[in-house]
Amino acid sequence: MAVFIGTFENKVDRKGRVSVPAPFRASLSGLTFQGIIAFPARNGGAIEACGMDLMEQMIAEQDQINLLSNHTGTPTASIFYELLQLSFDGDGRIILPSDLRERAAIDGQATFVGIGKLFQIWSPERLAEFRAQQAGGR
Amino acid sequence: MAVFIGTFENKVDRKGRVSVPAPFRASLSGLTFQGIIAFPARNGGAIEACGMDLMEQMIAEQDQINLLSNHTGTPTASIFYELLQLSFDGDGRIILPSDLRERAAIDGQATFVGIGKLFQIWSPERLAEFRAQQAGGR
DNA sequence: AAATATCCCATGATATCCCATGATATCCCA
DNA sequence: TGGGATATCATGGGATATCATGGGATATTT
Repeated sequence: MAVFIGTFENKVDRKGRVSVPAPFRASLSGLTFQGIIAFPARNGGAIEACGMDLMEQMIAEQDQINLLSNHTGTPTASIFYELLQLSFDGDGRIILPSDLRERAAIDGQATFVGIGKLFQIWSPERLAEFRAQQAGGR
Repeated sequence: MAVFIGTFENKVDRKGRVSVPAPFRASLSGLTFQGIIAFPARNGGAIEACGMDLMEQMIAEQDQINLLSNHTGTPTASIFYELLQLSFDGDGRIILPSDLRERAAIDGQATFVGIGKLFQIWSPERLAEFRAQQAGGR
């Protein structure tokens, strides 16, 4: 399982590209899909992301799909409606779609924070606010 | 197993053609049948679809006994009556039959949503309603 | 013959690929 | 341990390929 640790601030260029930090890419290097799965963070205005390995695990745990026996319930996880599959280019960059950037208020710079099985992508300002708030509430 | 992730909105032209998103086609590229199996979604007014690989798996897991015993109390395989095999044209498009389009209220635009082993095809408006309802009911 | 489906090609927008650059980190050897 | 050589990394930009889309021409069906 890919593990992400550390904080890195990278630039978002005018094509919307950002380099995924090399240590994160190294964690993902064994996977067949070279890229990340991104989605709006569950709390706070960041983007969260993981590798295909974690996603495949979630899909495997998805309710057994058997159309032939049961036609009623699909308690499909609502997270699926927000997922984005972002491939690395030859230089380890991804393109952050503009809507995701807007939601996360990312413009110019993006801060990657590893949080174990996932990592987050923040606007540096928002991350600072979030951290200040965290510290105050402690 | 083909996996579908991400949301894509494409246009339905006046011939009823829609491009299946390239990432979805890539997931299906290894299969002998180049196209999708579509059927009315089990919940809500969308279309659901998958690749032939999942369909074959579901058929393999079908309860043998049901086939051999009587036809009376088995609503199991009723989905078979609704399955549609839709081939890609040379440019990766499918034709959505008009009755399926009507049932899903798709007209002009179609939103593809990957939900792991399957994907859904929505009228953008209906999807928005569905999502709002999901969010509100939480 | 009419309606429909299939095939083929054109087009603009966008993403991808490829290469160049400078900065930093790492390595290697005296 | 110092300090130059080398590799890695983030970044920028131009060239190329891919994708979604439209429409005409041909085939198929009834």
